[in-house]
Amino acid sequence: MNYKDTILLPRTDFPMRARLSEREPGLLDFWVKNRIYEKMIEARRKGTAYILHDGPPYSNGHVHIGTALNKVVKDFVIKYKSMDGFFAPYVPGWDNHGLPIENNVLAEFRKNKKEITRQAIRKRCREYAAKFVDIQKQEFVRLGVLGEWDNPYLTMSLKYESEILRIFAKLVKKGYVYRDLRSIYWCPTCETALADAEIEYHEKTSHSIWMRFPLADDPDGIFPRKENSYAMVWTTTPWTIPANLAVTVKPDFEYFVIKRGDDRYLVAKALLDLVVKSLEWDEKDLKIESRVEGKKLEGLKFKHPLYDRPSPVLLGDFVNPDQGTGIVHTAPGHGEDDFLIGKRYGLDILCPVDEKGYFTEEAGKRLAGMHINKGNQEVLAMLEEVGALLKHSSLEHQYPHCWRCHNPVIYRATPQWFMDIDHKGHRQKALMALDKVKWIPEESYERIKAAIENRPDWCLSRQRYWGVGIPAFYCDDCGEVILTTEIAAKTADLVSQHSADLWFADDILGYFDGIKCPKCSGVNLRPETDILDVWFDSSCSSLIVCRNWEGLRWPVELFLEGPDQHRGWFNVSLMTSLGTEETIPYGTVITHGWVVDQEGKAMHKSLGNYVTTDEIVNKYGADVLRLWVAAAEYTRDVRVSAEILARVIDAYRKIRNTLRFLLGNLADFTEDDAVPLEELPPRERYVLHELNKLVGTVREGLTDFAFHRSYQSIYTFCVVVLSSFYMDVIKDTLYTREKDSHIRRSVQTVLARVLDVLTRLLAPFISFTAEEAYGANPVGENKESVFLEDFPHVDSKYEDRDLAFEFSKLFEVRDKVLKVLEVERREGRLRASIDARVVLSARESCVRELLKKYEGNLAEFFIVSGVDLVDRVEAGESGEGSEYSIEIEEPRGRKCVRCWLWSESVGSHADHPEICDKCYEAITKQS
RNA sequence: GGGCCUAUAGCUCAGUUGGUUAGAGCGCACGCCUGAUAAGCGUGAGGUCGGUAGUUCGACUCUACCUAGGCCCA
Repeated sequence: MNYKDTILLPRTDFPMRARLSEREPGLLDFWVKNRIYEKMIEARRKGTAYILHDGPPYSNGHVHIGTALNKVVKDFVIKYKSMDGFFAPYVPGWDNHGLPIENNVLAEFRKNKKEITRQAIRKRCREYAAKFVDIQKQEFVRLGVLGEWDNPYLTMSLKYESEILRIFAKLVKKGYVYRDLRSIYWCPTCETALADAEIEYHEKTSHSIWMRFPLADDPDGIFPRKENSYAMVWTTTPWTIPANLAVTVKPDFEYFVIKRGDDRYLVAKALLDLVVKSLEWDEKDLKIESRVEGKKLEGLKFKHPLYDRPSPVLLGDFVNPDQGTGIVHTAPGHGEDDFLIGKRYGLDILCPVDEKGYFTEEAGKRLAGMHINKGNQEVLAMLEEVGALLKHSSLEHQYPHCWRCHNPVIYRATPQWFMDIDHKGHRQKALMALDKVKWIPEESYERIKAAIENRPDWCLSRQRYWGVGIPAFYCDDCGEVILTTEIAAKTADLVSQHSADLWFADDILGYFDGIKCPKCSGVNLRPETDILDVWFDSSCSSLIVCRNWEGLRWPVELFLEGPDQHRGWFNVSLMTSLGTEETIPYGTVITHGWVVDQEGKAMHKSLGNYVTTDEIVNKYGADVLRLWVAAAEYTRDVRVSAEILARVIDAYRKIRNTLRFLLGNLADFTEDDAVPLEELPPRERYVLHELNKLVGTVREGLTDFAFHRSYQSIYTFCVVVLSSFYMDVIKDTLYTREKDSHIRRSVQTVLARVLDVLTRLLAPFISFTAEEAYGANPVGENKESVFLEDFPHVDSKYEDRDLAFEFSKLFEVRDKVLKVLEVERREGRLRASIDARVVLSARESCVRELLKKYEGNLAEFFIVSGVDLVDRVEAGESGEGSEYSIEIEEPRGRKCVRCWLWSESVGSHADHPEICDKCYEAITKQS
């Protein structure tokens, strides 16, 4: 007889090899066709609401791995919360307006030599944004992220655009919005003002020039005489010299008048050494004639080196003690500090540079019409000609650049719209609000605090095409600027019908019937062409989306984004929400880290350390990417590399095979076969105890949003409790025992529960695989999807600490036995452990009693063919010897050809002389 | 340059209020099994806890500085 045919081997359609990239799309279809997201949410409609508001990614380009990480973590939250009974709808969104899209569209227009008009550009931007919304949507869906993909929010939708204006109107009404000349970052390439958030710092080589400003007026007689007396001034931006209106000294610095030949120079004491070194002067040629405190220099006047106008001395604390001369060239039109101090002293805000970076007539005939880059050289030549240039070299330093075109930016004074951050104590209110929010990780609090403490007034205007127009008018008759709540509200109404494009229509005034200038009653009004900063768009998202989408509400439970959002979305959302509603938009804010390479370095295309989402998903599958996210401590920077992914894939295979083993061994099991908990043997109850403990650990991790702790514990459970112990030890029972025997059904009862719980625990993480396993589960009645199941709960009925303690002791013995078996194997006396008999004794009496108690189960526990408990350790008791005596002997009886275990019963059955009692019973009952 | 943060075996992570020889799993090496088989099991080797100095009877844990990296700001 071929006994092999009577062995009950695992049977399942759940394949060992996942081929995820081929399998996952089928599961996606299943989720979409059967509206699993909707059903998942609907099933918990009566549950406590838990709203995660999605921060909108920018609708340009493909999904970056950092964005993938962001969406996957969000998906963990949504799925876990939903399965745990919360009403947690997820409405994804996109940020559509803004410079990157506009720049790409402009490039397209230029390439095709198409006429650039506001309306044409906007139309194309709209199409462009829509296209990438679709692309990214598919990419997000492909990751297994469930959400309202058919009903997302788009900042360019008519509804959204009009709501932006309503919120803006509210800020206007509350007095937050003002218009002022302001020295701000300006990108001459993109021809726009830039917000702080649009600046990035790179190394740049700049000029480093030392020059002298002649003395003009010296009321206090600081210099002994007027002739050949100068202020020593240093700068890195020669092109700003034409805009110079003053020099600034630090009031608490000490200044020297030094003499060199016939010339006298004013210079700060602290920087004298640097000056001497930089100018390669010989100290022997220098004489310090007098010293004076900085604050006494006020009233002193120098002369502009190029033009016939004064450059008075101002007092300012921003003077750098490490660089320059302690006397700072001050051009109010070209620097923030310069602008502020100029305002304080009532200076003009001179800005002789136009929006493209060319000098205007104000810079004088020689420079007018010249680009500032060329102007740098020209100014140097001019300084040289008048003998004002002392030294010219270059300097490597961090310099602000445009985040889009990556060119250096300049400071330029232009009229802009602002939100007054200190209006009615707004900043203080914001800082106080931070205490009411739960920040994860905690350091996040410090970051946002610093960001809000230091943020300047919010520059809301942009001189661009693609965005929501600022609903203001200018009176061409009297120059009045007209911005009212009524106009803004009326514009919002119009935009909700026609889109924000309407504002830029030629006949826009026609929509404002009979509008007149409130000051001069003139009717020659001109609409503002500036658009709102796109950060303003996204700052409104929680207000707009959560108050308008069915099922959502505002404020929300959770925001979850990358660390750059401390100065970005977390920040601006708070500004807008607090400004309009006096309410904090979020209850908890989670910040995840940046995705970096194996060395922890930022990924750059040029470094070749770039890993794309696409690559991971297509090569290994979305579940591998999800598992990578699950394994990471994502509040820190998250590393990704080929090796890291290889480890993740290993882990995935292990989990998958564990599921497969469980599924395969439940093929002949039904709920009716289940054995009640009280009847289960100790080993089975122990595994259920461990499983129950696992549920608790996983839940703890999820409660803290520490998904990696949840995942690591699930994985370790699969490896330690299941694969290397339980599943290994029960194989004989599963395969060779009589199908319906109590012990086999007991084991299957445990396997069924393990599979059920494991599948649900895994569902938020490896959703595809969990769903697949759930569908392949042969036991009981399945729901349509694992996401309609509850997340497992801890159940004290499974808890048995005494039993767990006993098993921890038994495992100690097991480890010792396995070591001895390994020695036998090394020595060549043994190959398979089932061909061994263990002769065992323990020194401690309590262990001896424990072994006695489990005597009948030990052979199976060690996977050997017999265990004899003996009293042999007395001899060792006196010495330092081990706690156990373990010897390996040949098993008694003969090897059963069916189960391969040795037994003295082999040969006792005449009709089946080669098999043991157990197998005899199995085949006679089974057939 | 400033703020906040990170640094534990090749990898991903644990290390409770400072307290004995720093843990887990994976990977790796070696071996076993061939009835989970492009699977499974076992044994073993891997760490000056980024570095230096200090506080302490005692430091992975506290302090300072340094190095590398990240985000932000100038």
